Amino acid sequence: MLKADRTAKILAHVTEAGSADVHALAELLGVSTATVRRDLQELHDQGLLHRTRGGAVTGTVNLELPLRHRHGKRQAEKRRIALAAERLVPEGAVVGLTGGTTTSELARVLAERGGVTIVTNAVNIAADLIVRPEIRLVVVGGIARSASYELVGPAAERMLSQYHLDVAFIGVDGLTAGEGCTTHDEMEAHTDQAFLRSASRCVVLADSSKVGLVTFAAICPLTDIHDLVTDDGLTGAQEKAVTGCGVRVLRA
Amino acid sequence: MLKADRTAKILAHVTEAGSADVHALAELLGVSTATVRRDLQELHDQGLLHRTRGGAVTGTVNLELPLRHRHGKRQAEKRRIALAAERLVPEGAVVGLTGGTTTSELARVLAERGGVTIVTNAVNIAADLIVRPEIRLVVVGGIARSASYELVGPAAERMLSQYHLDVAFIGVDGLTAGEGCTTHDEMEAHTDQAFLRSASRCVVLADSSKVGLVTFAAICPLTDIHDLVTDDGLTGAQEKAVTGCGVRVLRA
DNA sequence: CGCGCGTCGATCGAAATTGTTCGCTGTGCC
DNA sequence: GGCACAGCGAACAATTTCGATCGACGCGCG
Repeated sequence: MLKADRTAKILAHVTEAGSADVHALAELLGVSTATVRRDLQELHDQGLLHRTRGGAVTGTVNLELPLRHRHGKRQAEKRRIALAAERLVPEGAVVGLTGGTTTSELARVLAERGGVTIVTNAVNIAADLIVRPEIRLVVVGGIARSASYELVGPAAERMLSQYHLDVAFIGVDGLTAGEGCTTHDEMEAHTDQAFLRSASRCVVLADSSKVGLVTFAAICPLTDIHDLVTDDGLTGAQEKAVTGCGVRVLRA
Repeated sequence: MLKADRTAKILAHVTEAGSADVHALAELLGVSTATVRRDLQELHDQGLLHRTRGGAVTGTVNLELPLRHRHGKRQAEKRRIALAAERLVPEGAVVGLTGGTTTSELARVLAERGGVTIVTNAVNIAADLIVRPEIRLVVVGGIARSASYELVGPAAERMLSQYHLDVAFIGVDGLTAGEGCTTHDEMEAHTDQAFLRSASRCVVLADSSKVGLVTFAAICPLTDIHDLVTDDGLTGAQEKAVTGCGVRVLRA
């Protein structure tokens, strides 16, 4: 039996019955439980079903997006950056979050703390947070970009212009003293600008590998930024260049 | 038995009877009272029921279950309804989808077909579809409702008013000839209205258990609806009442 | 033939779940 | 108030399941 056939059968079985357990599937398909587990893992990663202990349930409402970049080795650093950034958020604040792995991590940290309002254009953050009634969540609409899980475009910017954010956290792909903050996509950059315009305080989240890089689309000059939260991989020269633009640097 | 199944059964039992005691649940499910207690604790933490000494009672009058507990035996019917509804969507159409399990199923069907633009206010649908670059996805922003995974409020309605939809699919909680379409939440109903206003064609998706029910908030009279897609569980009298309002009935 | 590649089954330690037992607390009854 | 008792939470042990790793097998290719 081909692997593709098997996974298709598993999926059919799960969606039909609403759930299935590992042993029954193994027997049904004539393979070992280890194989079933691997298949379920794979289907779960693709968001096609939801894995539970002992089996799986229908994935019709699976909110866990596989963030492809999430399992990178910088994960621990991003978490530390998020924990440092969280200290910039006062109780009851309205917080803006753009898309990105680091901002997603910050969203999780804030969700555990609770007591804030989060405004975001990132679908994965929205999916993460919507199950938490203890935080207020506002999602900025727009056209979906599958590459970054973000909602962008004029609608998003119009909607953002109607809100006031106490602090906006921006994830960037590149950051230099000369070119300022840059990202890979122009629409994204434009929507990020709308976040900055609506916010009293602008904070950039970027691990140290981004510093010194210039990517395609410009978001803003460094002088528009109040704080940069990063890890401790910055060289002295890099830090000096950034602080020279009036940006406060926070090391996680 | 999977844990997810067990908690779903507990919830079903409690909401059906209004209350339940630990021993009865333990016997019914074939597990120990300790396990039932732990499950009840968990459900209570999620605010899905109210724990009492000796058992549990329904948390609120108008209980609306989170979607993750609704994957039930009606799953197959929802899928059939979705497949029937898909035939109403011409190639290249702009399709509006509100929240709900049936509309989510339709979203999956449309995603596999591709070639359409989907406008939705449901976060779970957005999360499902954003990984599919072959369809255009527009998410309507707004305030997040964790009970239904929908984005609602004035921002959502303003944004919808700027779009034109070829066909809008609405998921409802109740449908009668007298009261029209109804749902559990007023904000949701209001946002649903915005979908209807923007659409050339209005289609309601509802399995037959919804027909004849009236819930809290009115969406629209039946005369505003062009089609109803449902399963084959409708009585003749029910169908006649619906068609009498000028609604075409499609059975999956 | 040898080799790399992907897949499968088996094994083992780690983690989660469950049932049991134990005090402790709340409730009803005298 | 005191008592009996059911229900509760916590701790513990037994079982199940998971994840990672290893070796085996089939297959294509040079």
